[in-house]
Order: sequence, then C-alpha cells, then structure tokens
Amino acid sequence: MAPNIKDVAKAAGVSIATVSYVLNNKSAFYSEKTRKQVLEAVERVGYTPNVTARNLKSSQTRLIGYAYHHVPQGQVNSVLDQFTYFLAQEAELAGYHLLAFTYPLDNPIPVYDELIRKGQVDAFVIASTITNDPRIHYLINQEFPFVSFGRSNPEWDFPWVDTDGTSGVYAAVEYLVGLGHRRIAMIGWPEDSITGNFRLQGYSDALHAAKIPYRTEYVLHGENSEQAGRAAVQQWLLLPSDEQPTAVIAIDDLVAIGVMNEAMERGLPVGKTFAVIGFDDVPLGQYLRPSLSTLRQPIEEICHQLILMLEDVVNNRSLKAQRVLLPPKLIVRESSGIRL
Amino acid sequence: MAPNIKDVAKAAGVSIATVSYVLNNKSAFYSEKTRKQVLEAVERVGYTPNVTARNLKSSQTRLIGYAYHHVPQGQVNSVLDQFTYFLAQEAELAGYHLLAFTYPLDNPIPVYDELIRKGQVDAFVIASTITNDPRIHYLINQEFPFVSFGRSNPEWDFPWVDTDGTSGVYAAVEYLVGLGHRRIAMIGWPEDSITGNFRLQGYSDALHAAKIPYRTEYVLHGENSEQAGRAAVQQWLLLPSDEQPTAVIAIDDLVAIGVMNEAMERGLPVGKTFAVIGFDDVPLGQYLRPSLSTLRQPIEEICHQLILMLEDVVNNRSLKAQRVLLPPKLIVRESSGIRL
DNA sequence: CTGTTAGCGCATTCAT
DNA sequence: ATGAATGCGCTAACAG
Repeated sequence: MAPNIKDVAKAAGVSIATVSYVLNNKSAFYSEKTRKQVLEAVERVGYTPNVTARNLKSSQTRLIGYAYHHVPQGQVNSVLDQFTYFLAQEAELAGYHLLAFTYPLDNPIPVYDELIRKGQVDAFVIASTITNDPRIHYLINQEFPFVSFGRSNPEWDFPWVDTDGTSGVYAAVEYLVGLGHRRIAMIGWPEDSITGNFRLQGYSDALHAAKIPYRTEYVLHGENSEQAGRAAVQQWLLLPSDEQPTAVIAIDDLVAIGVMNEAMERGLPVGKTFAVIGFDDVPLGQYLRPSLSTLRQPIEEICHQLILMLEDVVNNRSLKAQRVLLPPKLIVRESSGIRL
Repeated sequence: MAPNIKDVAKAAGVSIATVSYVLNNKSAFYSEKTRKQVLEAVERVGYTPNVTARNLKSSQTRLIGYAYHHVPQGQVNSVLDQFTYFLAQEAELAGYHLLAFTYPLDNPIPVYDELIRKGQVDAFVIASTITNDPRIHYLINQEFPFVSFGRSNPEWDFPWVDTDGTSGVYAAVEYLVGLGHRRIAMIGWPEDSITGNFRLQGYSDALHAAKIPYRTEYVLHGENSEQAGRAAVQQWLLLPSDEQPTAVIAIDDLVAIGVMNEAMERGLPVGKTFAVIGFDDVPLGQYLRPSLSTLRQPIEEICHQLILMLEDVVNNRSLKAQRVLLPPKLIVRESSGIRL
C-alpha cells in the first residue's frame, strides 16, 4: 500500500539503513551525494515513515492522553472548551498529538489504567481536578508521566499549572474598592473546593488590604449553577437595606448570571451602582445585558506551560518550575458598574 | 518495563503463540486447561497486550482523526463542544480513540495529508464543513476513509450525517404560525452557506404550506455574529410599523441574541408579542432574559450515527445509509413569546 | 492442541 | 560511507 523504507531504498539504489540515516539526519553516516539521491527517491515514491513502526521501535507513541468530562445540560465549561483547542495546538508544536478520551466521573481509574497498560499514551494531561483527585493519586503511584491543569491535594508533589484565583479575585476586589464599594460580597463553591477556596482567599486578602472588615454574611457558598447566584441575592436582600452588598464577585460566570438575573428582577441597579463580576469569561458574557465583567483565565498560556512541563516530565529532566501560577485578567465590561 | 507476551509465556510455561491464541480467543488452538494457566499468568504478571505492536502487525491504529477549529473570541460553538465529547464516547464504544488535532483554516490539507501518510489514523471525522470543503474533496480523491458531520458539495458522493435544518426551521415556523404570527422573518448566513440555505429552505417551505406569502424584505443574511442580529432588526424597523416582522427565526443562537438585544433596546416586546427563535441551544440560552427558544441539534445521536457509518466505511461494508438526516428539536422557552 | 518462526516497518549495531 | 542483520511486541501461518 503506502511505500515503505524498502521501496525508497530500492528507488534510490541504497540500503534501508542509509535511507534511515538520511531521514534522521545522522550525517556521520552518509555522503552528500547519497543524501540527494535518497531525498529524491523519497520524493518520487511519496514516502513518509510509518509512525506505528517508529513507535514500536522507540517504545513511545507521541500521544498525550487527555480526558473530557461531560458537561451536563445547562452548564457551561468555556474554559475547557478553549483549553482543548490550545492544548492540541501546543502539543503539536512539541511533536505530540492528543488522544482524547472520556471517563466516568465516579470511576476514572480503570480508563487511565488501561491506556497506560496498553501503552497507548506517553503521558497524560489532567484537567478538571478535584481536591483529592484519584487520578492524580493514581498516576503519582504509578510514576506515570503527567501534568495537571489545576491543583489538588496540597501535600501531593506533582507538576501543575493553575490560574491564580487568589490574585484574580484580589484584583477584582481592588477594582471594586476603587469604584467606591465597601460592601462587597462573594459567592464561592462548596467549602471543600480547593479552587473555590483559593479564589475566596483573594477576596479576604483584598478586603484586609483595603481595611474593610470581613463579614461572614457576605460570603456564601453554592454549586456551580445559575440558581446559586439567585439564592445568594435572595439571602442578601434579607439584610437591612443599608447593609446589603453593593458589589458581588461570583466564583464563576454562570453564578454571576444568576446574580444579575435575580438582582435585575428584584430591581437592583445592576451595571450601575450594583456591581457584578464573574470568573472565566464565557463566550456569551459580552452579549449579556449588561455585559458581564469577569476574570479571564489565560488558557493559551496555561496550555503552553503545561506542554513545556510535560516535555520535561516525559524526558525526566529537571523538574524545577514544577508549579506555575498564572494570573487571570480582569475584563471590565458593564456589569461591574460605575464609580459610586 | 511493562511485561510482554514472553513474560506471560514463561510464567505460564507455554509458548507465546499459545498466549496470543488464548488472548485472542482462537479457541481452536488451545485446551481449556491451557487457557486457565495462561489467564492466570496474565493476571499474575499484570499483562496487557501492547497496542503499538498490535497496530504494526495489523496495519491499523484504531485511531480516528478529528480536527478542532478555533472559535474566535466572542463566538461560540456549543455544538462542536458537545460534539467532541459524544464523538469520543461513541468512538470508544466501537473500540476506537480520537486523535484530536488542529488545522489552519486557510490550508487544512497538509495536516490531513501528513496524518494519512504517517499512518497515524484509520479514518477521519470531518466537522465544520463548508460548501466546497477542500478536506472532503481531498479525502474522496485519496479514497481515505472518513465520515462527515455536515454536508458539502451536493455532487460529491460521500458519507455524512447532518442535522435537518430544513425540517427544524419548518417546525419553528409552524409553531410561530400556530401562535398567530403572519409576519415571520428569518436571518440566514451568507448566501453561499449550504447549511444556512437548508435552513432557509425550511422557512420558505413552511410559509408556503401556511399560505403566507414570502417577502424578500423579511429574509436577511449575515455573518455568524451578534451584530448580524442587531443589524437585521435595524433593517426591519425601517419598514412601516404594520409591516414589521412580529417573529424572527435566527440562523443560530448568537444571531438570535443580537436580535433580542437590539429589539429590547428598541422597545420591542420580546418574549411577549415579538418572538425570537434561535438555532443550536447554546448552554446559556436558558438563562437569558427572556430565555431563548431554539432548535437543538441531536448531537449525541449524530455522533452515534457517525461512528456506525465510520465502521462501515473502514470495513468497506455496504455503504447504504450513507446519508443520515436527523431533525433538531424545538425547545420552547420564553423568547418565542405568547399566543397573539 | 502446542511450539517455532516469519514479518509488520523502522532504527541501529556491527561489519565491511 | 554503506549494507546486512537484529529486534521492538505481536499475530498467524506452518510444522509437529
């Protein structure tokens, strides 16, 4: 079918070894004249080395396993959607391809295990990490190469890249304070969410720096849902009106949308003196009315760093820079309102 | 490193051929007793056949190439986001994995070509097709196995699955007519968009069936953008008020959002007597105010059909059912309004 | 029923 | 500088 190295050798009138040398730039082993002949023959027969054979020979696959998780109806994961694209792109730049696979949320290990045992991938990129992510635990134990987008158990030692939720929210609070807000609230994820807690940390740090007292009534937790945002607003509206928050940072854009929707329905001046800031920059955020201010994760840079790190890990090189924290960017649109 | 077939053979006290036979269920070639021994040995040494070696032997990869295209800032492609997940899942059910890759929009062929020549994939799934898609043209010429999500040049003969935009829009118009609308407008994509034109076909078919005259002023074309929706509304507002559309079907949700935004800013009673219906069901559509009525593509079923078809194509089986058209589902929410 | 062996396509060591 | 031969791990034809 497809021409192989023998065909080229025959066409060039040399041995297959010579062809291999030329193609792999082992310049010690051939003359300039031979090189020309070989290259010409390669061209003529239309030859490209077979990847599978190379893989078998070199005991690698140049494939990086990356798992999707399903986003249920009604949710979004704009971050992962972009992530996948940029990850593929960066991987290609490094000479890898992505092997995309799925796994059941309640039992991921067998899927990863099978891929390892079959030798289908050289490494994994883990995303959608949770606090004690079993996948990370497993891969550490197996000593199988991987890098993670997102942190997990802080006591585990593994390479990761993450968005600096703390500094992101810090910047958002700072911005709101600059606008004149003092009663700033935040909605986090459930208390066991490590990512959520990093973001909340930025909130309290920034309040502290601005010498604004931390009020527990202003900090609510909820699932990643529009409903969580609505519920929070309902809570806050129970407070005396001069104690109700004038600004809200939501752990994520979907929650922020819930906040905006409920607030507008209750007559709060969203985008004027009632400020809302989300996290992630969902694609439609800019078309909401008012358009959604948010913290955008540097997805492209994250992917770049991940692949860099992965190359180190796979080659067992120095694992310095094993942890990289990248700040998100505050995107100011209408929902964060005006100067008070 | 990882145990290979020799290790198992040694552990079981048999030859490697026997191990292979047992593992591949060539039951003519071993006794029940041997089978037990082998399986026990497999278990003991923790063996899984190496995929690369198998691939080399069988001249296949069990990998399906699937390319992402980048969605620019400010756009969405909720369909493809879901598509990728379900495609991976269906592929796995059929014993395949997805090789995800990217390609430059203006020059896709070399990327596909390289994958073929290197022997990295057994087949492709094409998505985001355009009218004269060069990728499809190329793959047909190469006689390389592929299936397409989406149609292309109608004269080309190739296997595809597509959403039936015609019947979808037909149903939407029918619904609007049932609500009492007579002045129904539609925004399509540029005139050379085959997908767009199928949807427009549903529009005119339904009008015809309802005996409503087709008015060219009611049919506008635009890019896939929020702005296109806004521009259309602006156009229609130039008409005498008793001739302005009372209902709009947008070629896609982003355009629908533009329609809603502009309409609301101009004081049109969106979600009441001014109806808007989109296409695709973007994840946030249900949280818009008013929530967006839309036509949801049956992505999971599409992926199922694609993989079924792909198995046929790869195995050169009968290529009946080479074309599958699946109707989208009308999701009625608030934006399509109330009975007039 | 079991074992020996060729060969998938390539990279590489060893002779020459 | 070039070629012959080996082996990566597996499957399957063939011999026994």
